[in-house]
Amino acid sequence: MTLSTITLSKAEEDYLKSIFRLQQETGQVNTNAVAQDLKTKPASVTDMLKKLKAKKLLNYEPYQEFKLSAEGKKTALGIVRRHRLWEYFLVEKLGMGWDEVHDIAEHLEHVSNQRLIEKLDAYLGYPETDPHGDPIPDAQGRMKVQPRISLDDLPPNTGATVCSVGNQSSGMLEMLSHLNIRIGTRLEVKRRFEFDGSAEIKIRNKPLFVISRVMAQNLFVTYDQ
Amino acid sequence: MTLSTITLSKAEEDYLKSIFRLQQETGQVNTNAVAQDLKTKPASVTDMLKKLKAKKLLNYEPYQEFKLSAEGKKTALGIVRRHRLWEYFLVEKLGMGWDEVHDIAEHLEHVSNQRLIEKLDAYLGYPETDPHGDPIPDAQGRMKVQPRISLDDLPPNTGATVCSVGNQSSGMLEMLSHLNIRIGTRLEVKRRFEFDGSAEIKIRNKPLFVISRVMAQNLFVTYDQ
DNA sequence: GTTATTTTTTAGCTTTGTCTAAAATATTTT
DNA sequence: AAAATATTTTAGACAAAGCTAAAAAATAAC
Repeated sequence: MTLSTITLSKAEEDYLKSIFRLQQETGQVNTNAVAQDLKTKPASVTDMLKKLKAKKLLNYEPYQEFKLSAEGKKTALGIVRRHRLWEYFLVEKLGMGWDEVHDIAEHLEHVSNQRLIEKLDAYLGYPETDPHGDPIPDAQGRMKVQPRISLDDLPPNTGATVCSVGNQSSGMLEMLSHLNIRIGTRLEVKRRFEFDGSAEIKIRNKPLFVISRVMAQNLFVTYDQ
Repeated sequence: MTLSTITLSKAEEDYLKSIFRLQQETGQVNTNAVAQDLKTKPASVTDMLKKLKAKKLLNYEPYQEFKLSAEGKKTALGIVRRHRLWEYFLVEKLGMGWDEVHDIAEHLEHVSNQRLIEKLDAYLGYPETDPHGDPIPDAQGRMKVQPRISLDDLPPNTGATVCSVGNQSSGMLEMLSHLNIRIGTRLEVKRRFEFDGSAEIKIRNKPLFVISRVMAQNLFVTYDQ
């Protein structure tokens, strides 16, 4: 077990986090994807890839796709943990809105004091997911990955529970609150319209209503039971 | 009223804070003092002085002592405000110790989101002082400066209340807690020993006890009434 | 009122992280 | 399989913030 706790710069942490997220979707990651994600240039990414490789956080060979080493993944999970704990704090304790907490957490996540994060976690009551429904890794870097599916892919007449939202903009927040949908809401798709992919949704004790395909694509659910 | 909200680097903020603190003691500040305070070299300080002058945060002319401009002072007070609010949070909400919160707040203070700080302030109940008894500037940058005196300078048999502590080390914390002294404790000096400057202290309903001169120099009080 | 000492600044170099432009390598197309 | 296209890397520059060593200015000492 490597408790080396080497200090990483903000930039290094941002790259780790980006690569981690991208590789969760696609297994392997390439230079361009990272550059796009971090709004920087491929040349800058290459430089950083070499640094991360030198620090044994990344498995990388020139001109090939890459992924984090075990050590790098663990470090990235630590950053994700800090980010999501702070988001939880900002929403649940300070009463801030979904749309504004991400950018702030983006800064707070780089304050990496072990004791602080443990105390914060305890103070928050060891939450399992952040306000958007994304799982919070525990102190050992273990993260529950519940199998989730986009509402756009949910078969009709199948009970499901909203577990997370993809788009975290204020527009999305506003709309969800208007529709009375939040993390944990149980619903099912009653029918789907060929024309534009809209879905008709049923929530218990509520009248039927329709949401757009874009909306459905950004709502993730788990099957009930 | 300048609401320009130019973004400052961590380094710039650290310099502002240092100069602010130093000038509170001596009115004007010189290059060496800042270098010593920030554990850096005078040449580096000179570079930064020029940057701060260019940003109109500092009144500075080569080879002369300097001080913050009105704008610079206001900015510095904002940083102090953030630092002390976070310290309050860490101690009062997360239950951390005096000795460990300063370094953490040193990082958190650089997360400068207006809304965040207002929400945090409200959440904490608009505290007036941090855990060490130092006043917290309000949102307008106003800071109460109560006239305080070192316990070493307090005349004997004069009622006084502990309002802040100079040294914030864990040793100091441990000792204060052992002696049952905290911010707000009322006491008086019964006598002072010529030999080593020790002072004999009386707290109501407690037996007399002696503290060292070093201790007394790091305890600040306000006169009662 | 020179000389000596201290303080401050300048000049030039280093590191981190970014960029642009050009070269090298991969991949696709035909 | 050769040409065209896309991706990635290298090379060289730049800005921020630091450093060392040397020069300049201010202060102190005689």
